[in-house]
This record gives sequence, C-alpha cells and structure tokens, in this order.
Amino acid sequence: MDFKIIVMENKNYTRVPKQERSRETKQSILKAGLELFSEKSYYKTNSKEISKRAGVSIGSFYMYFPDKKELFKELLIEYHKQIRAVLENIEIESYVNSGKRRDFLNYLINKLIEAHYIYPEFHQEINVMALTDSDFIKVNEKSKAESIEVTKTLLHIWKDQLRIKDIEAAAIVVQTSIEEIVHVLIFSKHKAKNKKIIDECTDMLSRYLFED
Amino acid sequence: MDFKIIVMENKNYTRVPKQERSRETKQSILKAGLELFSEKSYYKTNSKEISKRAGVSIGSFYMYFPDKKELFKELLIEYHKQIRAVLENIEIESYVNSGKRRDFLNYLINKLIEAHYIYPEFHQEINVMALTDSDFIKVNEKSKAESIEVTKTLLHIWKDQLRIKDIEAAAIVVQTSIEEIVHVLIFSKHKAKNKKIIDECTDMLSRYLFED
Amino acid sequence: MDFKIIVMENKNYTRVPKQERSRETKQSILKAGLELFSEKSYYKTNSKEISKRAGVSIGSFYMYFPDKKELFKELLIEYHKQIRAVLENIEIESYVNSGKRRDFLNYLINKLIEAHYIYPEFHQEINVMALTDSDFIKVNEKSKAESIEVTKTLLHIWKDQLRIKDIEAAAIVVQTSIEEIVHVLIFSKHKAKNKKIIDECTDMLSRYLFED
Amino acid sequence: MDFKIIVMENKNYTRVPKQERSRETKQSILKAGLELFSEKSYYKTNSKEISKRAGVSIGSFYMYFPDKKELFKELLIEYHKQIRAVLENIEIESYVNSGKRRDFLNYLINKLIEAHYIYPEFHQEINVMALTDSDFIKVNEKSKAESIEVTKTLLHIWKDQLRIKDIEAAAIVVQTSIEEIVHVLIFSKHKAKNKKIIDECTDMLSRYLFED
DNA sequence: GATGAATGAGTCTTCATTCAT
DNA sequence: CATGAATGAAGACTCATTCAT
Repeated sequence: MDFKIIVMENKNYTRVPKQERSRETKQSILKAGLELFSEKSYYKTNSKEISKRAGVSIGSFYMYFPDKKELFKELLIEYHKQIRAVLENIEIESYVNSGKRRDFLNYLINKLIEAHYIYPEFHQEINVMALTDSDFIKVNEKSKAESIEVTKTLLHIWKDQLRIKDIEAAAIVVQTSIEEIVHVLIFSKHKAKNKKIIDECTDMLSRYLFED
Repeated sequence: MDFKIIVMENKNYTRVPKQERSRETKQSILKAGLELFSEKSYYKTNSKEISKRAGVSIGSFYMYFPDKKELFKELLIEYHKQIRAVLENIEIESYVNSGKRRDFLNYLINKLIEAHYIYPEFHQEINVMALTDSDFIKVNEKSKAESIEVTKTLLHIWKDQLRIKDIEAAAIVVQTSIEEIVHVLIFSKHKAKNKKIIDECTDMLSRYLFED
Repeated sequence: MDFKIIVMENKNYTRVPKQERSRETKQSILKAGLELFSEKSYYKTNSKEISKRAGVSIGSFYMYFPDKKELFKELLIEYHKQIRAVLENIEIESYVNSGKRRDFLNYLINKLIEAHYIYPEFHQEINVMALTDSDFIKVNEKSKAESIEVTKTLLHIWKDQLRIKDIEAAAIVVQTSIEEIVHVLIFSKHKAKNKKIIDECTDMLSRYLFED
Repeated sequence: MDFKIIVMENKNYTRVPKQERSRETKQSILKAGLELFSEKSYYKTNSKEISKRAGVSIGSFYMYFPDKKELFKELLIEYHKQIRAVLENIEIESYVNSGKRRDFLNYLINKLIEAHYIYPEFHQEINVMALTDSDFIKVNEKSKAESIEVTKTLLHIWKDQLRIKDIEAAAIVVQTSIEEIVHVLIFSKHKAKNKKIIDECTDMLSRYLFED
C-alpha cells in the first residue's frame, strides 16, 4: 500500500480492470481509515464515516474488512513496514570508518523523524490502540523489540569505540530516548527549537556512547 | 484524593454526617473509575460498571459527576497532583553541594518511577485520552510543560557545573528521556534488567550534563 | 407468566412498586413477543417492533432479554408449562373404573385441543423454530418425549383391557395421531366438521386400543 | 427436476447447446438451494452462499430466479410433484380384491415414507416456510387437500368393507395420522423401533377402517 | 449471457443520560 | 439525597439485489 491517492485522470477510458478497481476501493478505504483514525481517533470514527470519506458504501467497507478493527490492524502493519523500510535504507558505510560518529547520530535521528513523519497523528493513534486493545499490544511490542534489536546491531558496529559496557541496556536507553524525542519533535509547535533539540540529543548520545 | 477506601469505623452513629458520607461516595466512584479506566480503558468502561464497582447507583454517579468525561478529568488532575507532590518532596540540598550529581540523578529517576507507580496503567490511559480527546490535550501539555520547567529549575541549580549551553533544549531532552525510560521500566517484564537500565540512563545524563 | 394484560385501572394511585412495574414491563414484552411471533413469525419480527407493540423502548427490551432468541426461549418454556398444566389437571378417576373408555378418549382429545388453543399460532411458530434453531430442538424433543411418557402412563391404567401388546410403540402412535389431529382441528376453517373429526379419531383410537 | 447432478460426459463438444447449459446452471442452483435450505433453513441461507455452492455467480442466480423466494417456491412445487409421483405409482389392484387390506395399509405407509425420504430435512423446511410466509401457505394447503382427496379415493375403493360412516372425516383422520407418523419415523433416532411403529399404525388403521 | 463489486436499507445491540419514585 | 428502570440516538454489521463491465 502506498498512501497516495490514485487519481483517475482519464474518466473516458471506460474499462478499469476489475482487480484494479477492487484494489482501488480497498486503497481508498485504507486511506480514509488512516486519515480519520489520525484525525479523530479510532473510537470516535465509525464505519459509516470511513466509507463516506472513502467514497464507497458501508457494504464495500465490509466487503474488504471483516470489521473496523481489522482495518486498523492492516494500517498498523503497513505503518511498521514503512518505518522498517526507512531504517533499512540507512547508509552506515560512509560514517562508520570516517569516525564521524556524531554525524551519524544526527543522521539517524533525522531519518527516524522522517520515518515517523509519514503520518504523525497515526503514530499517536497506534500508541493509543496499542495500549487499549490486547490485539495490538503484541504487534507493538514486537515492533519495539525489533527497533531495539536494530539499535543493538548499530551499536555493535562501533563496538570498539564504545565507552559503555552493557550494550543491551544501552540499546534500550538509546532507542527509547531517540524514539520519544522524535515524538516530541514531531508534535512540537516551536519548530524553531527543533534543530537545537536534535543537537542536544545528538550531544547527549554521543557523550554517552563514545569517549571523546 | 488518596485512593484508599475509607472504612467507616464507627457503625454506632447511624447518621454519618452527610458531607462525610457524600465525600465517601464520591471517593468510591473515583476509585472505581481509576481502577476500571486502568484495567480496560476509558472507552471500554461504561458508567453502569463504574457505579456497580463503586457500590452506588447510576443515579448517584450522575449526582457527583455531570458525565463520564468529568470523572476522567478529575482523576487526571488528581494524578498530576500526585506526581507534582513527589517532585516537590525531592531533597536537593543533600546533593547539590556535595558534588554527588550522579547520585542525585539516580535518586531523581527512582523518585519519578515511584511517582508513576501509583497507578501505572492509568498513566497509560492518560496518554490514550490525552491523544484522543482535545479536552485532555491541554491538561497534558500543561503538565508536560510544567515538568520541563521543574527540570529547568533543577538544571539551574547546577548551572556552574553544566557543560551544556542551551538549558531550555537540554531540559526538554533530559525530561523526555527520563519520562520515557521510566515508562519503559514500569511496564518492563524483565524487572531484573531495570537496575541496569537505570544505571545506564544515569550515566547517559551525567555524561551529557556534566564535565567529568 | 400469564398472558393477560394487567390493565392499570387506577392511574391516580401514583406508586406502583418498582418490582411490580418491572414485572409489568417484562410481561408486556413477553406478550408483544408472543403476539408478533405468532402473527408474523420469528424471523419477520424485529426487536424494534416488539418494543413498540409492548409500549416500551428498545432499551427496555434489551434490559429484560439479552436478545430476541432469549425472549423466544422464555415463551417456549412458558408454553410447554401451560400444556403440562392442562395435562396434569386431567381427571382420570371418574372414567377409569366406569368403563367409559371411549368417553375418556373424547375428553382427552378435547382437553388437548383446549391446551393448544392458548395460542394456536404460537404453536405453529414453535414448530418452525424447533426445526430451524438447534437451541430449540432440544426443548421440543424433550417436550415430545414427555408427552409420550404421559400417554404411556395413561395406557398403563387400562393395562388389563388393552388389546395392544407393545405399549411403547402404541403410545407413540396414539400421541402422534392425537397431537396432529388436534393441530388440524385448531387450524381448520370448517369448524363444523370438527366434531365429526373428533368422533372419528375417538373411534379410531378406541377400536385400536380396546377389544369391544 | 431430479436432484442428481448431470455430469457432462462429452468434453469434446466445446459448445454445449445453450439451452442445455442453461438448464444445467438452473439445476445446480436448485440443487444448492435444496441442500442449503434443508441444512440451515431458508432464513439462515443467503444468496451468496447458494451461488457459491452451485458454482455460479450471484448474477447468474438472479438471472434464473427473480428472488430467493422464487427459488424456494420452485423447490416446493417440485417436492410436491415427487410426492404425487410416488402416490400415483401405488399398485392397488393386487390388494383390492385379495382382501389383503392390512398388507395394503402397510404398503401405503412404506410408500409414503419412501416419498418423504427424498429430502427429509426439506420436508421440515417446507413446514417452516408454509407457516412463515403467506405465499407458501396456499401451496401447502392445496397439497394437503389433495392428499386427503387421494385418501378419500382409496377409501372409496373399499367402500363396501368399511365400518366407518363418514368417509370425509375418516379420510382426514387417516391421512393426518399417517402423515405425522411418517414424519416421526423419518426423524426417529431409534430406527429399530420403526418397524414396530409401522405395525402398530397399520393395526390401528385396519381396526378403525374395517370390521375384522 | 455471465460476473462479482457495489449498494444501502434494515437489524441488532450498546450505553450515556434522565427522571419518576 | 438515592435509586435503577427507562430512554433512544448511534454504531456495528448483514444481505438481497443491481448493474457496469
């Protein structure tokens, strides 16, 4: 899924392959769900509204999703997929040997912000649901564990230069700090401050992880 | 509010002073609300259930609270009051001049954990509601701002010994990191790891804030 | 439950005991359900309509019955209770020794007609549901088995005068025949014929069971 | 209609005559409807499911039947046609003059059981629908009246040997008794008892109709 | 003819809130 | 003050039927 709307540019071409149309409909429901869950939260959004926003009937909604929860679940999975995609595109090579550890940390934080920016409000909503519904807790815990694992891997690359002893605990501290600061930055109203905060965060992590 | 149930010790007095009885009833509703919101979230708890758990009628519920939301609001305010109380009881004096900055940070984190432990699940639920309902967003933002303010004040005490320049940004980074790590610790399943994580966090903040 | 409507004769008397009112509401729903299920069948009756007929809100409906099915179940149980009551009031004594076996059979058939007349259409509907919903099949089978048991007991009374050998099989044949003929009579449009049919049925059973 | 699936034996002919194909499609829908209505009742079967079982699209379903009800109606008519066919094949001649009246009754009951065995569950479902939907009540009443008419005709054959006076009423009693006992036998779980029950029924009718 | 995606009226059911007692 | 029966708007979900392809 990509969250872009596929705008039909040519209404003259009559025949849209059935499968295509079908995919489109599902897309539009996913998109509407993403928007509304983000705007007003899961509990304040009802299926009628999602359908309306998607420009389809309620019947269609239930053709593609057995229930509202399932729609959320699909969005959740998609969301994590995208975050993962960003993390997997991180270019470590140029930093790892050049000793530009601080630059790397900066780059990492910015990448993560970018990843979460896809749909910041949905990020919130995910947290909400993850806390509310046992079905989502697992998905979220798994996702968090994976993030910590990625962090651990990254730390291992600088293994020899680290001043910290317990990589496991450090990974948790680092990952948690970054994640939450990214969160703050995304919702910050004073975007001006953001650069400063990123710099401080970079400084903090740099001092923590490495001997100067 | 304290969340303990006030057990009537004197059954002889048939007439309990109305104000007393009234306060009790309200207490029991608050307690029931706190418990249920924490256990099953705001949206999955209904007023009938709260009344039942509180041992009062639904009618009583609506005598003391204009609606369900107001009950949550009062709990929210009470919750922040308690966190504040913990913070206000922090004893800085013994640390500030002794140079035991690292010990202080450790003490601070432990104090915050203690503060949040009052009702960890409710802490979650607050986050949920804060994101869901615009009425609570303000309460929460205000609370966060105050926490950062407190952090700033604390940093000012060590003013001369700090290596950081931008106290404003540092306060945000420090407060956010601590808050979230506390969060992780509270819900951590591997309590064994917790001490290590606290130590790493202390180390990180210490290195960040102070020159060795 | 009795299916009579309790008409409030005196609206001036303000206080209707709560329990009384509550029972009344439930009564009116049961009555409405009985009527509508009989008139239009279970599947064509919806909860809104039942509530409307009962003069209460849908909310009330669901206060007293978890769902439509449960309402039907309660009516079913009540129905069988009433049939049983009629059977238990049968006066055998006056017939058994006088040798008026034929009169007794006649009396029995008439009693059963009376019993089923309480709500003939509901009798139909019971058959419908008993065939449609596995939950009701048991109730119905049990009820039928009990009827055959009663028939067997009756046959035992005339033990010495019976020409039949297999009382078990005879009880099934007799009970089934009566039941179905009663059914026919109830729905018969030519009430004039009914007496004749009862007489023929009596004759048939009499000849079958007893030596002349 | 016969309920057997017509397996296409000749795959060489790519083009199956349209009428043939068309009839086949309709057959498969009828078959699927019969099965599903019998298995789960009319109201719990939906058109999508019928189409699926029939291996055709919903669109096809609605090409052959204006609505779900019409499908049931066709099955109903077909069902009665088959019962009729069995009755019409009854061989009276060999019995009527030989005086084997009892054997004939036995044969008749067995024939009727055979007739209803075509799809016993559907027999049930017919009763359900006949009571539920006014459209089917007529079909059913007509069918019942015809059965009584056939019974009357049969009784007339033995006219001179009958001990009963009112053939009309007797026909009702006989037909109703047989019909219902057949019903009991079909759904009986204790098949062992069935022979005994048939014998008792034969005995009952024989004693009732004829002087020994 | 065939297809099956799309429709939306109609059901069941919940629950915050009121108000007569 | 206390009670809890009653309310009904609102939401989740189904399914017979249509119609563009």
